[in-house]
Amino acid sequence: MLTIGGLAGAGGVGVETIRFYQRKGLLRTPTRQSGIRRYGPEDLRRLRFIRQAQTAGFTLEEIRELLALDASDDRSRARELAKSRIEVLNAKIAEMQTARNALRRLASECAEGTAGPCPILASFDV
Amino acid sequence: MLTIGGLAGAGGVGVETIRFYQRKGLLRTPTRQSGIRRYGPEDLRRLRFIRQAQTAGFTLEEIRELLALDASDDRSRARELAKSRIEVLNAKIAEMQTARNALRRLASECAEGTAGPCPILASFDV
DNA sequence: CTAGCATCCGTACCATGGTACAGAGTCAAG
DNA sequence: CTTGACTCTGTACCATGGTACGGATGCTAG
Repeated sequence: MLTIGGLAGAGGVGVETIRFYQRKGLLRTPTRQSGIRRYGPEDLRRLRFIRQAQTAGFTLEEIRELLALDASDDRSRARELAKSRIEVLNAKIAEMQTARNALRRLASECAEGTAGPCPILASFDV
Repeated sequence: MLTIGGLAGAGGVGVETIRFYQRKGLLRTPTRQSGIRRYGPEDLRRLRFIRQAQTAGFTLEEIRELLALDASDDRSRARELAKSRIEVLNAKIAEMQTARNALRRLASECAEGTAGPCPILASFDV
């Protein structure tokens, strides 16, 4: 049985992060044994689940639902969540690629010509 | 000469956004003519500059520097800023592509097999 | 000249994902 | 049995990019 500090250490997060996840309903808040709360392997599993899902780009709100699905094993809903997340990621990737390509073009134009105003700055001058 | 409401309307933002940009030092706060501040074409040009630069993914902090460069026409610094922004965008794009590809694989695995736990959820179960 | 907007100014609030801290209680080692 | 580290609780604060609101003042049309 772990204390909150042990759980945080095992999960690679800070103590305050555990408390934050508890406030958000992502982790349970165990009842106290004489003043100090104790955490078990299931809590650590959930904590690691959260960190893994975060690296896949899920928000904490989505992760909260994923954790519920994990308990109910609702595969079709899990696929739905994954698909909508993929759509969001696709849109963001496309947006960032557009911005990057525009900047690349402007940077090379700026490097080439020396006459007139800087094209990077000029491009913002509507 | 525009009032703050006119400037906001011409720039396609809310009045509060103008005041926010003033607080951040992105727009000047003109002196008052008898109680009410008046804005000219240069203010509108700066406001539009900000909105354009935002669509290229610059933060307001970076835009503040870009506006200063715009005044001094420092091309090499502008190129530097553009390059560092491109690097950041590249890193974020790569990260999101990794997340998306992992999710895609998991979603298709989940759709195929019906036995055992959902691979999407299982993937988070370290 | 007065009603009814707009503006001014300071401040508080929103989401997101945490981080920090004060003051009190608890626990284990020396 | 005291010291020091850790925990508990509530609340405030951080960045980012705004949004909202209250009370005072200004401006303009009827």
